[in-house]
Amino acid sequence: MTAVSEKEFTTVFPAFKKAPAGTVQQILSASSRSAFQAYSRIYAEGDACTAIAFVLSGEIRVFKIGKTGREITLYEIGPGETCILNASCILAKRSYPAHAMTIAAGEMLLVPSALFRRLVEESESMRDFVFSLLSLRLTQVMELVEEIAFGKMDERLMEYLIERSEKGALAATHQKIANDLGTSREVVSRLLKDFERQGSVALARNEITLLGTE
Amino acid sequence: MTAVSEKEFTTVFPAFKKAPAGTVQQILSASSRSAFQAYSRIYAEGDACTAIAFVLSGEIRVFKIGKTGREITLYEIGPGETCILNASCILAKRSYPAHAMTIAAGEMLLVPSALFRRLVEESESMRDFVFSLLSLRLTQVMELVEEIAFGKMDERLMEYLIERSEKGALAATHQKIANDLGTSREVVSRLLKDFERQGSVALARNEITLLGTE
DNA sequence: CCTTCTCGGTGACAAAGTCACTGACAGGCC
DNA sequence: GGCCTGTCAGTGACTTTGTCACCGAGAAGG
Repeated sequence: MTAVSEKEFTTVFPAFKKAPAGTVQQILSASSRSAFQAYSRIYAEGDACTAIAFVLSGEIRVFKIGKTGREITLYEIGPGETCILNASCILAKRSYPAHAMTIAAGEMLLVPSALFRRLVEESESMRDFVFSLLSLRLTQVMELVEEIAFGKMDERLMEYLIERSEKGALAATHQKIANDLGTSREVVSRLLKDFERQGSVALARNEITLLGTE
Repeated sequence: MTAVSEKEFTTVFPAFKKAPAGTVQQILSASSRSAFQAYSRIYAEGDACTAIAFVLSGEIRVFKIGKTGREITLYEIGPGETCILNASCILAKRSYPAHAMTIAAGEMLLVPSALFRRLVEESESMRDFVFSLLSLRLTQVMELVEEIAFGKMDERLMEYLIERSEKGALAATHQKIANDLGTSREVVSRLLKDFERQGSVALARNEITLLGTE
């Protein structure tokens, strides 16, 4: 496992390009690079936070689980972002208020809490970075509230399909889609079947194809 | 309109008790005290932010409105808190992502954006205050997502009644309750009527009385 | 006493979530 | 090949929640 170079770091986290050289060096020398597989658990609700993760590659999904076992995705963390909830619970001394799992393999840089706290105090780049990400998440989660509270499931599903599809196709089980949208598999299956009957999608096991609106 | 004294400020915002004297003085001398009535509009979705409000007394409700006119309360801001979304849009240069209105008359201290930005850089007290509030809101809104996505309306309503009631009674129209919970008046009316039939509440115009579970 | 407005109640229907069960199919194994 | 097993998807029946349309009770003001 090679160390992370300054160049690599600032490429993924451009907010630190303008930071004094010492700042990035401090981060890199005190932190460890860590690889993760897809579909592994990162945090469960209530966990304490001892380090903060800066994602270099891969993807992490932050979600809630209800008593009935249903899930809903709050947001996803990609390269160039941190698990800001980590930051939040480090700085405000709370425990982790959700679950997090990886959905695509990758690597992250684990920055110890103590160093992170100090950098937020000393480095303007770090402060700006953390504030704007925290603020982005708050806005995103507020928009999610709006969608769940007022949106209709068929519209939310269609938007989801369009966003997630590549070249008009999407490989996913109905259960995974339901977990992202916060509904049940049956509802997703029924709505997709309706879409199919209307001729807007084609369905196969583990695969949904969008048929441009004709 | 008298100026806000240092003592008054640190009583309402204890986080600044440990701050160097200059910090609080800077805030007070550059800011203006402003009174507000109950039920007046503060921000609409998309507004730009030019100052940040530190609430001295009264209460502000932050909410979203759906296309159908339904509303849902995201959280409420009381004395000793700021409209952190202000902070968020000042620091991250976004526009305001929700609506805000007052629900109880009171006063606030309007701190100009430029000063606020500078204080976040220079003052540890201010930074801690803002971080912990931002983090609190994110956690609250995430819990709201969980409730809406997985909770049942009757349970949410009963919790709401218990939380908001004073001495077992609550003065509110069904419409207001619906606006807080993100549902429609009819649903609230129906569920309250069910509660009444079960003997757990008594209903009158503009008044709901809880009848301890006997 | 009458008008007007707000508040709440209700029935009928639509949308979404739950439960229980079925069938279809892929992959491994004999 | 045929068989077994586990995952995935489809469906009917029912409950809960949201929507629409409409009514009636009661407060407030002339």
